[in-house]
Amino acid sequence: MVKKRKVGNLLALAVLATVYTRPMHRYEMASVMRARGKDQDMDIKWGSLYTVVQNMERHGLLEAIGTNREGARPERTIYAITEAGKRELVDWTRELISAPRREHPSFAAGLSVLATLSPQEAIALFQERLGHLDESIRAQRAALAEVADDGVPRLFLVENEYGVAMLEAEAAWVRSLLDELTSGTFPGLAGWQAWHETGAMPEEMAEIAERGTTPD
Amino acid sequence: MVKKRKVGNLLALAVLATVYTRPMHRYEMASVMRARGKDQDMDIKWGSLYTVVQNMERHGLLEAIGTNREGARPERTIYAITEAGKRELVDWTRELISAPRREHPSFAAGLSVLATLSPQEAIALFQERLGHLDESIRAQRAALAEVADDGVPRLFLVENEYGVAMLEAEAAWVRSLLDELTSGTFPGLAGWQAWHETGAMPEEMAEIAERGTTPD
DNA sequence: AGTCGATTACTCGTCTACGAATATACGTGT
DNA sequence: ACACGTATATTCGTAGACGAGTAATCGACT
Repeated sequence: MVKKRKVGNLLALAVLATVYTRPMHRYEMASVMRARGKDQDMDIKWGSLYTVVQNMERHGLLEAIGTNREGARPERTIYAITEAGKRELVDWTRELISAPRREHPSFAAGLSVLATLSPQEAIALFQERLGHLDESIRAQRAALAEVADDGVPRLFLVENEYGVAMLEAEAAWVRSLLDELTSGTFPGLAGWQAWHETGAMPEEMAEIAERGTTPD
Repeated sequence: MVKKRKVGNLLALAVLATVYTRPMHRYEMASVMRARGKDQDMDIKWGSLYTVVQNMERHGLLEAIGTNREGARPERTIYAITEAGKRELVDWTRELISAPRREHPSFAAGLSVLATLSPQEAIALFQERLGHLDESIRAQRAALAEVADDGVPRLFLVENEYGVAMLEAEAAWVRSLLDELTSGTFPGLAGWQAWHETGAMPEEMAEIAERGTTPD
């Protein structure tokens, strides 16, 4: 299904895109990515960059086109993208855009064990999350507006727009769940509550807990 | 900031939640998780489960409370959750719910190199994605309705509801981007187009490409 | 002219995740 | 009673991710 990439780390994708414009050495790649705010989109792991570039060379996506020694600095290998590398970049992009991958955000993992907490505590924590989300949205919107003002075309900002849209959607979802919890309209709330007060799981749940929750 | 967990793999969280109800051996944990559809939420990596449980024992979150030999089967170690394990479960859940973690979905990575493709191709691929998304939404909604019918309380389904909500939000976002692209109202579309036909990057972009796109 | 801290640039070793292989038992049709 | 597929249960090797460490240069201030 999902063709296995020779180099699977998404950092490699960023490298391909970066080296596409002109050959450069490894540290420069990192600098350029950082300058572009790529480090925000995907935080660059230093250790990984060097391993990844090495693997990319091994698989023929990059080639060393010589070294550049400057002053007494250690010599730096300059890498260029190969034809295979260009093909990989395009092909990989196609795959990422066309096929949604089942990813597992940590929030979902947290929700799946929500019953661990009391309803009161859950409410408080959701409120806290909402605060963080709103702040993030504000900050990212502002940053987006600023660079757009600087004349950066939308084409290079779609991923940020996507990020904001997802944050907004999450905030909206949390808000609506909170409404149900605080107004008491969330079904089974009383049972959940009682369970945490008395330690007795309501029988409608006990039975469920023993079999499985989501079949299929 | 984000306290480093002794065992960071989210699979460990699922294990804690599973062993919480009663002690069991490793293969059983996997079976129970699978029965609960946890394998959908977070696909279980066989190799990981054994390493993770071992690490959890090493860090005192689980303890071996004996072995159970049945027939000629290899002997199986039974693990129980410890007090520290219970504390970890609650504390970890708190963290996951209260603090949004910057995660980096692969779609965002794809979007960040969208310019690699021609606008026509991008449109086609977005349409393909939309098809997959709509199908996923349909399927998950159906599965959700079915288990809800079976009497599984909402409390145990919030993470699925969240998943559907996020899929819907993504679909909506893609749809609106597609509208702009197909109707031609997406700013800079002509330049993007020309660039891919002639190979000449419009100067408003060339300059940008050399500096960085997203400062902040 | 010496020191301090920041930046540049890279290496190394550890730890983890996970695929794939393995091996035995069980059930079921012939 | 045996052959074969499926479920049970686990081990192991390896590739990859990443933190932390190293070392040189540069600029600024003293």
